[in-house]
Amino acid sequence: MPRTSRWYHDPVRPLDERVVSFSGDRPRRRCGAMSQSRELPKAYVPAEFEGAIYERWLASDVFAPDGAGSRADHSKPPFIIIQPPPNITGALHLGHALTSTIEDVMVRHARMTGRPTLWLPGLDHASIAAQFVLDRIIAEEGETRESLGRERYLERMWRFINTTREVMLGQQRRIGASLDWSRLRFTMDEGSSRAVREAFTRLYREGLAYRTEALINWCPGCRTSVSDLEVIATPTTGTLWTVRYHLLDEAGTPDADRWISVATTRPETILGDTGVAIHPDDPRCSALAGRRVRVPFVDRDVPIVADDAVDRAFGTAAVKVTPAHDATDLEIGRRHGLAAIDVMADDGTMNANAGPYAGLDRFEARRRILEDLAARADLESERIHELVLGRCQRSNDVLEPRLKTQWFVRTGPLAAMALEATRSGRTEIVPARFEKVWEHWMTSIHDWNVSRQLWWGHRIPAWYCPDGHVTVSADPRGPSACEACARPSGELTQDPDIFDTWFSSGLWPFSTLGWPDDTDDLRRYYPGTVMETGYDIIFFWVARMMMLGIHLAEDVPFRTVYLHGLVKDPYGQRMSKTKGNVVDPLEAISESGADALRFALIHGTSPGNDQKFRAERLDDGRNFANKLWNATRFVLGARPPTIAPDAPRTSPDPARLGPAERWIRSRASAAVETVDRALAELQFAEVTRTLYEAIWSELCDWGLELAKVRLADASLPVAEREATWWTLADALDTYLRLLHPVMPFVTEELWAALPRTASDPDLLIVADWPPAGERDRAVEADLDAVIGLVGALRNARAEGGIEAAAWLPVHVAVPAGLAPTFDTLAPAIERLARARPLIRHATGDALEANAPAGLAVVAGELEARIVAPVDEALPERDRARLEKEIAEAEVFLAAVRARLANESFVARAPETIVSGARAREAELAEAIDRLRARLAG
RNA sequence: GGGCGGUUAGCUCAGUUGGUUAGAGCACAUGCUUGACAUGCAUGAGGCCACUGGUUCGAGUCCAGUACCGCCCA
Repeated sequence: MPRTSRWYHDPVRPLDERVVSFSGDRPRRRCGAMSQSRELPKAYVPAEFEGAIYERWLASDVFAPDGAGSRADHSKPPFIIIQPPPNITGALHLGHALTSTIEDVMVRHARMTGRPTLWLPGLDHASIAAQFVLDRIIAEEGETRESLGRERYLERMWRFINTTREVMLGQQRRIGASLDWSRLRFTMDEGSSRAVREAFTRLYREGLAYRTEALINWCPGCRTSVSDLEVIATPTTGTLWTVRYHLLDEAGTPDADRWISVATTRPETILGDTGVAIHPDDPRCSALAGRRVRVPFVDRDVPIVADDAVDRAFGTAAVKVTPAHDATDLEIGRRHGLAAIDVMADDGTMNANAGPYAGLDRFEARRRILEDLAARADLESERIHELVLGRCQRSNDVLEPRLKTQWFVRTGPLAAMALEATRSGRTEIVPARFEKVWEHWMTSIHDWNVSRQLWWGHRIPAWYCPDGHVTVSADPRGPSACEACARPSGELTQDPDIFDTWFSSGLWPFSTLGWPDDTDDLRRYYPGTVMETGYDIIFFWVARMMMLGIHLAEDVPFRTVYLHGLVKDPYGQRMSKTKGNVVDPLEAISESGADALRFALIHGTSPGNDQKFRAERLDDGRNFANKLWNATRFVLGARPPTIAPDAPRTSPDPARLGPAERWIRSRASAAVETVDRALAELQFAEVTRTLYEAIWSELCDWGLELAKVRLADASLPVAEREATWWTLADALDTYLRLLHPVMPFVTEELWAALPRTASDPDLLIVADWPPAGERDRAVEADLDAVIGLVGALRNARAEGGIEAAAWLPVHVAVPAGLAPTFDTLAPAIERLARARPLIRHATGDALEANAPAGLAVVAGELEARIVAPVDEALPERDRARLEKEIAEAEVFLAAVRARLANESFVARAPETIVSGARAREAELAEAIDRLRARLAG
């Protein structure tokens, strides 16, 4: 396997400089994976370690499925994502950051499960976009494409992309993308070029690529044709002019008094008119069809034809026919044998066919023609007219439909195969609703114009001999002779055009793996597993890859198409440089850390839906990382001295676990289950939600707090304290593994500080994904009760206005079933509820009889009383709180009773629901009784 | 014109196959330098689930329609 990146075509930079290295922050200290006892700094400062972590991953060669540090199990199915290559001249924006992060989450998860995992990075040459950028740059140097010439222009382009490339790659490293840099590809690599030549040659031989004269979308600004997809339909308020075409008499002289009026929005195309059409059902038809009219200014005599393509509701119900500049007109022209006359030059000026207007810009020509028509009284009227203009996606110029001889790919058979693949489920689109969009597009697709009159890209491998024969050859040296007439290569000229960028993109899933050669990589890693991209480019990327992949590589290019939404600004606007509302990912990383950015992006994403992104979201991620950081710091600091700092991690002895420990373990198992399911369903936000809740609200808020007491309790056997500590270390270990795909840096850094087992690797990135452990429902229920009790006690204190620091005696009535748990956790409950002493009673009556007056507390089955100091305000506040609680409970009780009073409900609802309602009724009634009793007492 | 999505707390969003009292983060209020964390802790307030009708014992959830917002295609 070659382990260097391939930039064979790069004439400027020698290969040895192309080694990938992290260009972000230099490590300030060694990453501490080896020193388990070292202390973590108090605060989470991601800039301190993110760079060093990435360097370690690189140095350990863990990104590649066959890297030295890979722990892939090659008996498992591989997981493959071929990165949709970003434009090499662009800067990465939040959309790219989202793409990279989502893909990295999938890839890191797959890698941890032991699957051979390939995430192949690439960059796209983006011909038209790159030329657009470079043209502006050289313009500032006083140069143009033409002044430089093709050769020097391309050299300039290579120099230019050598700078932008590093920026692009560096940004992906900063965000933590675990791409296999050893397989980095560029669409202008020799490998890709060869694939393009080979693919085109095959398509040509099979009749799926053909050259013909057809109407194409011409951009005068970019001076190239563009595909239908690059046409932006732009609703515009324009003008509809009505123009008189004078009828010719028998002698062939225009009659000054007899004319036919036609409506047009593009008067400059008058010069290319070769006919006038009316509908066959038009009453004028019998009188006019077959007559001839004179086209103004060019003095061309053209026929009036009857054609049912004419829209009788539009304008004057008669249309001028300009076959070279309009799709409908071309069809009419073909039906009636009308000539097609191109009146425009490539730069948007009028050509020699435009007669007196030759050389003028198209819009200037329009203005002059209107003036001249008015002057000769042939401009009958003008009115405001709403129309849809096709504009160039790149330059925003108004596009001109023009007749050109160009290369096309026949999409019909290819689209049919692509459709079959999604219909049969060989490729699944997520979310499924995009299948409709896909179907619609694939069924209404036109042949694909692949010729571009640009320089930066793959030259079309077609040669023409002086007799006009075409020879297509995949040989980089070109054909040796004309295929038809055997003229030697010296007499052949190559097509000057290049391919649409998306042609090489369409081959990307397999050209990157060595196609057309039968390479190991191609056999192993085709088809890919997931294609992950924004829904806005489903047609550009997904469609082309599917069509070409199925046909040329003989299988779908990927099993799943995952489409994410757009990252928009806080007002729901698309981010764009001109609007000035972009969030720069690198700035975000510098301020909050790559993990915070990743967390924010993942937290806000759901399949196919846009997200509004505001910078404050980054705080959530950073705070969460800080929480995790400090939780780890606590655990490290709380290690019982009987456990050696470098002791290998062991699972705690189950016999030594208390309810809190069993609860922590059970909740960690629950998290594994949920995260597994979320990842399987590609619900990435669910992963962050689950872990945020599990780590913050469960482990930190309760698990660590409960454990603190036990760890500090010198009266307990050492083995129990050790078991508690190992429970925490174990849980943290699990959570770090689960969180690693989303927040790889901080988890890697923290994991390095925690104890590992003998079979664990040095790096979390290649550690095993945690298996889901056992759930303990009984202990989860018990802890819910305890947590509920502490919450109720705290609430009563706060509402009762008790000083926060005060320790007060608390009496609790605990049902027998819960008593053992309660007793074990009593020291922790004391601390968390500031209850001292904490006295347990067997029943509510015992509590009633023995506890002094105070604040009454009811928490589910548990009943308690806080013995508060006598204060005149206290009883009143307590009474208000109890009354409020009673009122709330009564609302719920009434609702439950109403439901149970409904005979249909009892008869028809499932038994579990009905019995649940009955239990609920009893519970509420009892709680209200207790509360009432407290109120009375 | 056709298609798709959205509408749930002030803001950003969750809400599994319909089933107890609709949740979270941020923001807000009150109180806390409690030996991991003030990038924090505790407690609280805040909701006609856009609207109308239907199906059902039961609808934020399913169906039909309406309104508004957004996107795609022509």
